[in-house]
Amino acid sequence: MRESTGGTRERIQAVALELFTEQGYEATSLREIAERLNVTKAALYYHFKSKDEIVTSLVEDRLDRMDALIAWARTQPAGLDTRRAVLARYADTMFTGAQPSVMRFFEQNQTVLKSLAAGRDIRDRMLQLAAVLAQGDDSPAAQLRAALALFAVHSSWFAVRAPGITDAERRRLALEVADELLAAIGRAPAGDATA
Amino acid sequence: MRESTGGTRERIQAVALELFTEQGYEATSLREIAERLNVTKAALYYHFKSKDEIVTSLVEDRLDRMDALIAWARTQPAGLDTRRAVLARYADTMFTGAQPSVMRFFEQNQTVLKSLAAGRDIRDRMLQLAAVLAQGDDSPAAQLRAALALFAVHSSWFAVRAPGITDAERRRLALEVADELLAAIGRAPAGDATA
DNA sequence: GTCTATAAAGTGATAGAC
DNA sequence: GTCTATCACTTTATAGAC
Repeated sequence: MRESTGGTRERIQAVALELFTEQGYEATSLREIAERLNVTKAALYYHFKSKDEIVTSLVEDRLDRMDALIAWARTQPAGLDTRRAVLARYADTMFTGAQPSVMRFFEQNQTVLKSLAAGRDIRDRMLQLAAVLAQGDDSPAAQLRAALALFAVHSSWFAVRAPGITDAERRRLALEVADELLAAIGRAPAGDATA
Repeated sequence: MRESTGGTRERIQAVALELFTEQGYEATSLREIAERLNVTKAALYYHFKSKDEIVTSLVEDRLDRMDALIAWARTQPAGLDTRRAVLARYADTMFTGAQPSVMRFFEQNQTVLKSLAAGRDIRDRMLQLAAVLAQGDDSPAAQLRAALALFAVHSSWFAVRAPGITDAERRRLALEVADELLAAIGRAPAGDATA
């Protein structure tokens, strides 16, 4: 169902994703996307009925994967083993196909998370994931550690500068560092708890 | 030198910072800023010669503080105590006056870090700070931990949802969680190192 | 499925009056 | 120090030919 026209729709998605990430969603015009593809703006409107529908189309896959992961996580018992498994699976989806590009787009366009429905959907799933990771410990420290663990997976893409490092090594590195954070969830904090 | 006109310049800065953070830099027009202040666009151009000069003016203070911190850090011996002290001082500047608002603006407008000179300056200082935090350990894991420690300070502003939590408590929480990351820098990683 | 042409509105920025 | 008026340009989006 996706190859009927020679893949023009997919080429639009690829170019849009790249430009949105590099320059920002608002700063990228449809004219610019069309020029890169050597088509006119009107051709874009045949494939997508608006600019933000391009984003919506980009997000569908990712949303399904996150929903599946959240649903699975909720069937598991709360505990360190589950937290580890959830984050490992999250890292798997983040290092698969076009997924990392889509998430990098959102990292670079945080305001889109508020202004577009597709952005709000992704934001909602990230919050649910963080909540599931902190399951059984509702302290502020646990919330922070859960958020940082997720961020470890994301930031391994850009925070680590090592020549010739592979995706698999980035993934393992992120999980290794995140593991210390996950292990600390559920333990009593050193000082007096805030909540 | 900043109060000659009744503070119109400062009011512009405050409104611009708020709108840029909420909606994004590109998505916020000068008309919108002017309307909120009940002045015309032309009045804005009396105080700032362009849109991005508003951002530049916002950033000056922050840049000075970061430069001072980086310079100080470089006079200190590499080690855990220094890492702790650097991050604690960083947190101090982040919880002072308008600083957190300025950094929230950049978090929400990552693409500005690439497109505007002021953004590139801030980005550069963040990278220098991360490097200084990882001093003495150039492993990929150390880079990731240093980045996460800085992010812990930033994210304590939005990742932690606790009713009535104070700034001082957020600061302490961030440093507590970050401390585990800083302590792990300089230690040999569990698996084989990538670099 | 892609084109030309254009509408309708908004944008950053400037000139010059007061 | 703020105004009115305007310039030159870009934007998203649509109508209709091919």
